[in-house]
Amino acid sequence: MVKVVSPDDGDVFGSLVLCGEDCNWDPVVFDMLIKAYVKANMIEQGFGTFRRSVEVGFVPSVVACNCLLNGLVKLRCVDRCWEVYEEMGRIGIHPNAYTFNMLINVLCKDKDVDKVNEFIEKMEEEGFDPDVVTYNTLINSYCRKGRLGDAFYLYKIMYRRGALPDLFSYTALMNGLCKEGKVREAHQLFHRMVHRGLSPDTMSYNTLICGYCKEGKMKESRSLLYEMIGNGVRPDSFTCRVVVEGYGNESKLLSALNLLSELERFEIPISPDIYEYLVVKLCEENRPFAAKSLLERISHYGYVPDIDVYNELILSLCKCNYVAGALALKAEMVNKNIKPNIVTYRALIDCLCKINKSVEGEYVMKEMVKFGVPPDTAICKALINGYCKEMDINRAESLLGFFAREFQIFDTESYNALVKVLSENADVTTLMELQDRMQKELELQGKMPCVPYLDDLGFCSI
DNA sequence: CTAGGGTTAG
Repeated sequence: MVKVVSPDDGDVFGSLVLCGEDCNWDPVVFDMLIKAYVKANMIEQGFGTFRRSVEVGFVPSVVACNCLLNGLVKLRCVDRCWEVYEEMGRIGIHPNAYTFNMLINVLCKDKDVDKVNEFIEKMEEEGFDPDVVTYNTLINSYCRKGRLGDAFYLYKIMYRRGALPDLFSYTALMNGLCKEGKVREAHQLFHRMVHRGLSPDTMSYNTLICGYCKEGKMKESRSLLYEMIGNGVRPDSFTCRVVVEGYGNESKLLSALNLLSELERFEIPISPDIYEYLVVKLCEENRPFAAKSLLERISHYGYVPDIDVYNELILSLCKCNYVAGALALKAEMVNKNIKPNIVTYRALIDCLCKINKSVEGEYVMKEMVKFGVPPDTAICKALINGYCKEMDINRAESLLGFFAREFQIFDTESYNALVKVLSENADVTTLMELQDRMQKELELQGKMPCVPYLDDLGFCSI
């Protein structure tokens, strides 16, 4: 398509007016300009063109006004919609059914139902009957507000008014029913719709499938999905997501994976988001290896996990104490130029310390420092507790000093853990010497000395 | 002789 306008254009309107002095032109160009601006998402310029056309004395067509309205609605500029509508009245442009339907849609998004009905009365006075779009807009609005009774009332009078319900009408009503947990009734309505000769499309299938999924009725969802494929209606990304998440909520991840393989056999494209959802979900359900193999499978399609997905995997591997796999993934991240963050390192260090590999934990901590990610209190706790558990009191003490000096981390809990191990394995003198050394460390940092730690341990009676 | 175009959904 040829680009008619772009954001760095100058004064197109002005140029057109100047042009008009030299050659034969039709003011229809202003209509086209308005439409071009709306299409290019330059609504301000579209609005400006509308204004200036009116000033110059040219009356834009109703279709141009509708274009502008449509653009304004999409950007939720409600007030400006009414400005356009008033201006139309002032200069004698007659609104048509499109205009009214768009404005009714604007009113429906508000809470005030009376306003809508008033407006419709006015519209009828001007000689326009509500058409199928009008009814659908109203039905949809009632359904969204949970007013199913009103919605079905309109559905019934549509026949009498000669506006036959279409796919939009049925889909809106089914959606309303599903929201109230009445998915069986929605399905009956679906049957009635088919019986009346309408062919369900992706949207109507999706609505029903979504309703079943929300209620955890995955068998029904699945058979509808097959039904839709059988009828030549292609599932889209919404269908896939809704069904996979439906299985996910029921913790039936294997079923979800099987279904996706089936869909792939039908050459239905699966969005990476859906696979990513499953990878994360498998991690959450403590199945990091399944998650990892899924990740490898989709990597062949060019999917590249981001740091959050990597962290989920690493967290899950660590939670199951598969620290070697977690470290390997961290290395993979670094290779792919994805910088591990505090979450990554916290998980790894925590896990290493838990399985009595605190020396390795400290090594990882040094690496994060080298990469410019400062450790936090949780990492301090993990390492000190780890060393204490492994009875490596000297390393614990020197690390405590390191965290204080380099990162201003003064963690009472870690200190107490150290004191506790010492109290169980050394004499009071050694303990007092430790406290002296730590107090000096704190004074060096300009911190007040300090907290009767020994109290906590029942040594206080000294 | 005529030019181009607008509305509702999960």
